[in-house]
Amino acid sequence: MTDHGGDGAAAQPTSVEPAEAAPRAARGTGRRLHGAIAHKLGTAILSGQYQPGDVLTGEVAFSEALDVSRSAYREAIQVLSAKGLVESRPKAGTRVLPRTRWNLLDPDVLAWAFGGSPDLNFIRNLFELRAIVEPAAARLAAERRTREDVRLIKDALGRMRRLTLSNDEGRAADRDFHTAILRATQNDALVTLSASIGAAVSWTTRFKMRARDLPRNPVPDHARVADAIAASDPQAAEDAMRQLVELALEDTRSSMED
Amino acid sequence: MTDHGGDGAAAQPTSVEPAEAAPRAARGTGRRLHGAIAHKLGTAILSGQYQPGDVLTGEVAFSEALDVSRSAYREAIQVLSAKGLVESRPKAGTRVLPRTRWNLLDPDVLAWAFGGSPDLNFIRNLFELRAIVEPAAARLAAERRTREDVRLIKDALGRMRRLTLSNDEGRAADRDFHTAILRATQNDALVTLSASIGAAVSWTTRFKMRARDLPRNPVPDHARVADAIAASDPQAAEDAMRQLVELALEDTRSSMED
DNA sequence: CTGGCCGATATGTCCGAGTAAAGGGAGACC
DNA sequence: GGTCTCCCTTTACTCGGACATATCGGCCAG
Repeated sequence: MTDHGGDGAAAQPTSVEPAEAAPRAARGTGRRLHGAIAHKLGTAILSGQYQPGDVLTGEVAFSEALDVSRSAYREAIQVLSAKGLVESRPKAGTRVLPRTRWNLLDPDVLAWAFGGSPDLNFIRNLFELRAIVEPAAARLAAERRTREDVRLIKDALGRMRRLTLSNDEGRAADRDFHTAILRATQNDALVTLSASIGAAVSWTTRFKMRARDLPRNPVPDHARVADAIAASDPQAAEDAMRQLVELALEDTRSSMED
Repeated sequence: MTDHGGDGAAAQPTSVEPAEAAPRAARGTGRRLHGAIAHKLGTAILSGQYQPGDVLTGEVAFSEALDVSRSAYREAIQVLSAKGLVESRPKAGTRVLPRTRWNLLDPDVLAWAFGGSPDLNFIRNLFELRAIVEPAAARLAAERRTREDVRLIKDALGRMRRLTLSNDEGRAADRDFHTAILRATQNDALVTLSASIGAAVSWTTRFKMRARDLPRNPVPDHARVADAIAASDPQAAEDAMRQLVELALEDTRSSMED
């Protein structure tokens, strides 16, 4: 701990690497050092390694254990604190807050939650949110979509047609499809839910793949939604989206039961 | 800028005061110094004082302008960055991100948005979210509520009965009512929306008060929802909540039109 | 036994130096 | 003339260490 910058000290077992073997594409939070620390601690909290009420007391001790400066550690704690995961007070230390205080819909928190082996129950909860929001969003989208919105939706649908849900690009197209619909509602509060909905879409898809080797072709369901929105038919859009979600639930049910 | 700690330098015009005349009760983010800075900058961004794309370049310059150390300023920026408001990169500086990247449902961001004179359109968006989520949540609550949930709901309803929506305590009871229902869904993702829904409830109420001197008595609507949930009747709960939201919309419509 | 004082402790704040990355311009090449 | 590459400057990033402040828990007086 005498040298300054980054290169030395690769021997520390608990050291935090800025890059952290991130595939450059999934650059979530971990590009800078404090981001990497926040990612590490956030994942540890979301995975239950630290439980609500536990104290992370000792800025000095922790920063030394992670082999980073106190500043970097503190900045990471500020990030976690901003997301409602922890709270620090003088003398009392830094404690993990109860789950109800966590901003579970924050994109980073969501990513951390799915970093390890995700909680089945939480995936169910997200799916439930999806089932509530998406049909209503499809209705609003049908009422308000611009020509540009339709283009984005059709574009995502086209990519879904070409690719499949078996690879990452295809799943990204699926997410883009649902995100484009939320955008078309012209409601910023709903757009903010894209990250959460997207996570739900991705993970339910993953479970779907686990359940069936040759899953149902998702394109027709999606096409119906897209057509209804393009035709500015709110009721049809809502119904089509509800059916889409229900089919997804059906395909997923077997592998999501306890 | 020669002295160390807190007491000196009360003459700086742009200085940030840790307490910032906060009524001790509404201790949102501004207890510590970096929290106060984040609050100040966050409010400035949400109010449009800084627009997406604008750069807050110059850690040194900014921290000196606010009369705080660079550490405190940086920690504040980490908070804003964690909420998706800004992004910092070497050489490029710290820029305000496009609105679509903001975590608008984050409790702090929401508070900052309502800190100044809130955007009418955004309130409408939140109300729309409320109209989508709450009826569905009431249905789930009726299916899953525990005895404790019912107690909390009835308790909040009782407080609404005694107090009125004209004072803060009464509005808090209203928020508690809706929060208790979300909790009763046993869905953490929905519970996280409490802050957003609560903000929507508070602000629509405020508009309601502006429109009518003697507003409709809200207790009967709420009581119907509570009874349906207590009776474990999902359909009735959903219908009652939908009616409640529609009545609120009706009462608010006149003062929310352009 | 109750109440307020007081010290130990962990977070909060400040400072200044050194590191690394990225944008933008100068220069070379096509 | 247009485009590409390389380098330099600017800016954020990281570090270490010092001092300030708030809070908890025990101690002492009433």
